[in-house]
Amino acid sequence: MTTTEALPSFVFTVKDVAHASQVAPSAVRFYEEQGLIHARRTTGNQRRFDENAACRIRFARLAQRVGLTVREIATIFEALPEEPSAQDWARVCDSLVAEAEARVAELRHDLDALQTVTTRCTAGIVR
Amino acid sequence: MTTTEALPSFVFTVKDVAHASQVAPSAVRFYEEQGLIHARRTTGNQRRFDENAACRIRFARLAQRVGLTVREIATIFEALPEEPSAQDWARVCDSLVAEAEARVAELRHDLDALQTVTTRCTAGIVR
DNA sequence: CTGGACGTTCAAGGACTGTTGAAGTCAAGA
DNA sequence: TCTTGACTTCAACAGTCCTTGAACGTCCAG
Repeated sequence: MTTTEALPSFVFTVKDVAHASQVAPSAVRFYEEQGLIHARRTTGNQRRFDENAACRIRFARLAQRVGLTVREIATIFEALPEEPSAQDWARVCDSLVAEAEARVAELRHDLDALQTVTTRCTAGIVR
Repeated sequence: MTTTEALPSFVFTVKDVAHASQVAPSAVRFYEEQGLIHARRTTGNQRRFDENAACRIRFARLAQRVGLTVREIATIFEALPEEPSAQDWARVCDSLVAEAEARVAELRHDLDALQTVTTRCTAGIVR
């Protein structure tokens, strides 16, 4: 049987995470600085991440593509416990999709308004 | 009958457009610089916009909210004729919504991948 | 214990999206 | 005519999101 042992957890270097999440090492440091991911330090002051770091970064890059800022994403992550379960992640993902869909819905609504308020979008500049 | 007269068209100042599109005058100038909107000049070298300018800006701000850059938006506008009809605008709006939805779909897909590739998003850092 | 790969911090720079301020131009009314 | 307000350009700055480089410390395999 594979015993559910306590993982060493914080074992990944900046480079590991960079590689796993497809970003530059500089970006990994930047994201830590911004509070998007968290690291512990070795006695020699080097960063060590757990596997969630890469996951967060991948997630973050996706979120950025639909218009969220790093800070907004960091806020979303605050809802995650230290060792998130699959369900925790699922919830976060759902909320991101929901947010993205809300934005699209708003977009659609506003575009409609833009077209119907005044025909042919002659936006009625009042001078 | 209301005769379909040729509009003077380029009669709105930076301030008019700024007010109509809810952005700062500096932003209007910036958008012109970026090719998002076009102006003619008076003999005194002042910008004069037509009613499409405000419309484009409103549209652009919406597009930005779902992750498009000014340049991407400018590219979208290149598909518009000088005097776009309601249908021209409708097409552009549709393509924007389509683009936004595509991004959300991609987001959803990638998030799914993120969760299923490896359970609980333990992103399988390979070291 | 040493060499080389990898890590650290800090400062600077760069693309993007604007804003602000200085200095000058133009049009129109008192 | 002179003043006032709105316009012009240009340069500098700001916030976000990083990248690059210098100078220096750490880790580990041989």
